[in-house]
Amino acid sequence: MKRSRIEFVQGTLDMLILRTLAHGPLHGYGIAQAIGRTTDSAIQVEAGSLYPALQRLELQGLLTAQWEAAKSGRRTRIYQLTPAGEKRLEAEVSRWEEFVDAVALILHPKPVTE
Amino acid sequence: MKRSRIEFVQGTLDMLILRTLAHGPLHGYGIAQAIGRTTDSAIQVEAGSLYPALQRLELQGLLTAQWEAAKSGRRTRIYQLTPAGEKRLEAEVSRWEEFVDAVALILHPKPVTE
DNA sequence: TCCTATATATTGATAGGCTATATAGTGAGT
DNA sequence: ACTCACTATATAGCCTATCAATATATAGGA
Repeated sequence: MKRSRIEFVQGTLDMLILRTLAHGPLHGYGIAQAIGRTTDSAIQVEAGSLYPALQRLELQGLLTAQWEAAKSGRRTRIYQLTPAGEKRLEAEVSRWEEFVDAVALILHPKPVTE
Repeated sequence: MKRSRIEFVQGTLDMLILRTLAHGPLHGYGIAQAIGRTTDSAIQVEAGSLYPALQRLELQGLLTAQWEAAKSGRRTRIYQLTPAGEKRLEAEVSRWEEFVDAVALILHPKPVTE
């Protein structure tokens, strides 16, 4: 993920990948493209972040992977969300929303002393 | 910051500190307390994250610090936002809002295929 | 042929946050 | 007097995620 220094992203990548796979099985490169497309390039997943993340998630049993002998000889590794992955996604989204709300409380304080 | 594994927080801490100081000068411990109080403990800044962050920010000229001989002999280091700090805060908030919006696009896709 | 895009993967560097630890003063409770 | 909890600052060392750079390989267009 490029975009300015580094920052934010941290910790959200897994959630973004999981969420993207919730639409259906997809290969790594396609996931990165989907995220870029959906966010109008606001979030761009770098290969060096993507593949380690996919391995990480697979190791945790949150998604399964299998090589697909693509029509033209080009190999692709298709990832698919597992039930555990769906559950985790749900939990991550909850935590994310809570965090965003908490940050909003600091950025935009309620009336009173302001 | 505790809260589950590690995650989110990353990259937002500086912004949260800067924003908290926008209300007026404050000492480190007070900043952590303010963040905890404001977010109803959803975000808790750990000392091991706080002080390095303050040094980081001071080094970047985003805030100034000075020891205060507190009334009871207890020493406190009062931090104050610099103009550069205010400017940076503004920029960080913009980037944050953009990022949150981008994530929202992924989490809650527009009609069509969903 | 060269360039771009697709597609996967690893290495090594960087950085930020966490735990644990240390110090020290204060005030309340026992 | 002793302990505990809270205030207050600070550092060392660990962990881990992201990134840049690099490598490999195929396909299609100029």
